[in-house]
Amino acid sequence: MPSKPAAPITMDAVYAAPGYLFRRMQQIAVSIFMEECKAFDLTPVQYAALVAIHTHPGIDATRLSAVIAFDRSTLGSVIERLQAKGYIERKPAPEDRRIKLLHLTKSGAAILRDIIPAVERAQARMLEPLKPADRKTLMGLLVQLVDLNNEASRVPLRAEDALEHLGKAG
Amino acid sequence: MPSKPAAPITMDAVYAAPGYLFRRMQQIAVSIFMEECKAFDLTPVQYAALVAIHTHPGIDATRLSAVIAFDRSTLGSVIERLQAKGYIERKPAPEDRRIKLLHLTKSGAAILRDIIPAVERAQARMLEPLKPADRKTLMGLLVQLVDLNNEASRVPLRAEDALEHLGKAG
DNA sequence: TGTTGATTGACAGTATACTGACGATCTAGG
DNA sequence: CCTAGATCGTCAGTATACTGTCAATCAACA
Repeated sequence: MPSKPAAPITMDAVYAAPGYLFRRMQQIAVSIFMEECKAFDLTPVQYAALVAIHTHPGIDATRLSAVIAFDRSTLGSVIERLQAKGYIERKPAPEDRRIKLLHLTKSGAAILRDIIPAVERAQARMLEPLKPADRKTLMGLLVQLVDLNNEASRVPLRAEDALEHLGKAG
Repeated sequence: MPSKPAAPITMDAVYAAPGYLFRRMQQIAVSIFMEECKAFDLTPVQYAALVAIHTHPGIDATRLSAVIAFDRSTLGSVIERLQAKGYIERKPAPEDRRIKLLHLTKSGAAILRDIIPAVERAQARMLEPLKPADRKTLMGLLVQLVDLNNEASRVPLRAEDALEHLGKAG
């Protein structure tokens, strides 16, 4: 079979490209999140970090980055901002002077509890234009795709491994 | 009906949230794009801008931002970098001294032609883990969702309107 | 014609993201 | 004990993104 002839260069090809659609959908998702949560002054990234610290109290920054699949470099400034807002604390670990353990403050636990309804509204709004059955289909396929492509990103998600340092049954 | 009891705060709720999945998939998509295209030193955004300038020669920056749904502020630096690499030219418009018209250089047209196979490989790799039928389903739903949520982002896509200034039939 | 209002490109400020590197520190092996 | 390698937080550099603002310019209307 001869090689395919080169397709003409059109914007429609861009609009239909997976990469373009993922970028666009991410922009929209962030925009909706910020709108629903503007009373709390928390970004999606900061929210995810708070949830992870709540779920894994005493986690260190490197393991946190694995749990939420954020870059270690990026996470540094996210943690700084959360600390500046008084939502988390960093304490040096006595048994390893390299790491700092992360904990929610009372203020952090409170805002996390209070923001949840707004976050749920935001998540619902992102999918609202689709029929309920289509929402399930889309989410199912996305979960699959993200999982199967996990290793393709710089910081693959390591949800389970990250717990080992806490001495829980691994 | 009484209000639903508050769900426990878990990472699984984050992992299943649309916003989280869109962010994750975007990270993965950019990573795959950069890997396939690293010989060309072009980002996904820069690639989309080149395609749009190729498709709409003589477009100005504001209209370009509408055609690819990028923020006007962000686009300024993207254009600067493309110009610094010698891929585009900016010429002042004689009939409106506010705007600068964008054109591909020969070098820009050449790299656009050459990079396309790599871009297509990247787009294919993003969906590769899914079965062919599921790829179509996912893309179909995403196209719908992005279109129906178009107004939710700061810079809604205006593919058609943006052509009017060129004197083509609107 | 003269002023109001809109548009354009640009800028400052903030927040993700990634690459690559660094010193401090810990761990393992000899 | 002591060094080689790994890991931790951090930093510099680059690139998207968004908010808000500004001067220059244009368009439309009184």
